[in-house]
Amino acid sequence: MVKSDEVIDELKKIVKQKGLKYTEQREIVLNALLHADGHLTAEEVYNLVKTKRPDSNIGIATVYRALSFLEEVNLITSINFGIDGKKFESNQKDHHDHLICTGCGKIVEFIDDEIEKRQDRIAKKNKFKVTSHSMQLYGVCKTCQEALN
Amino acid sequence: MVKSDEVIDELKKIVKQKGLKYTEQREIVLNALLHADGHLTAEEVYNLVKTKRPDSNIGIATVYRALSFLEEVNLITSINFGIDGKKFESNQKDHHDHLICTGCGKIVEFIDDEIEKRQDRIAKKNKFKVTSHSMQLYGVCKTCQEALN
DNA sequence: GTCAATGCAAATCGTTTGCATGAAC
DNA sequence: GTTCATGCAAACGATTTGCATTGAC
Repeated sequence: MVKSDEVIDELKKIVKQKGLKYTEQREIVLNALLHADGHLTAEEVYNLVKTKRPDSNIGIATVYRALSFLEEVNLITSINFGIDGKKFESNQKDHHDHLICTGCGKIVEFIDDEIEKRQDRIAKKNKFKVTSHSMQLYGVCKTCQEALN
Repeated sequence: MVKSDEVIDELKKIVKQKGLKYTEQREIVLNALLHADGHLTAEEVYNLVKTKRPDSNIGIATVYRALSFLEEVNLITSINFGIDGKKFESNQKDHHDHLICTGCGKIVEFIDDEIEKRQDRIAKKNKFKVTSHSMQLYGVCKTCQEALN
């Protein structure tokens, strides 16, 4: 069984446990994020779904509702990049931060254990119980630097 | 001369140098951020100005235009907190990051040199020329933790 | 059959723009 | 007097909501 199927099963379980209904639309939206392996805006998810499943006739409002729901139950995460507005990604991957090119919008993911450790220490020092964090480095990637010459 | 006056002078200088006009409105907006010593949304700046200077009759569009301008000339900075949308703060203070309480919205500022250094290293490794970064830790502050009991 | 979820269109929110007027230089 | 900045209202894009209908259980 591939990993994305496991996530779908997880969704089924959550929905059942909450006494809600399992719908094709929620599955489609989650699936889109699982396979896009990128960071998508609500609109991008909507368009992707429209092309991949032209028969499904899903509405933009449903996409928004599904995204909120999936974030609420922790299957996906949203990040507010300064550019392009709010984006979503599946929680399948491990936690990571982002390097964002302000030229072409390219996003590089990275993780640094030392930074993570220091973040925890800072939170502890301030008596915060940290739930999440978000870190973005903005800059110009190599390709865009060269293009500027 | 207090520090906020120096910033106002800086604004005058920039405006003159660019051949633009020095207006009361731009000064009022900058002043609001200088004295608020917090992080304000455009709307909050607008309301603050409205109450502090009921005679000034400033429009919300002007507030937005002033904020963009001030950010462009580096007198203020905007940050996209996941909560409450885009907020602005004056650049008088040194660079810092934010600890945000998701309970009460309290914001604690902090700076960690080691994290800054590692960020630079990560950027270099990925051949990015970093222009700025933004880092937020979300959590629950001590007061809110206690209130939950 | 019941109740939650959907699709659609209208409403709302934050932000931007066009344009005639007013203020800085 | 020229040009930029303003105020207002209209426009805009992203997101949310109300409501009648559909579909999961």
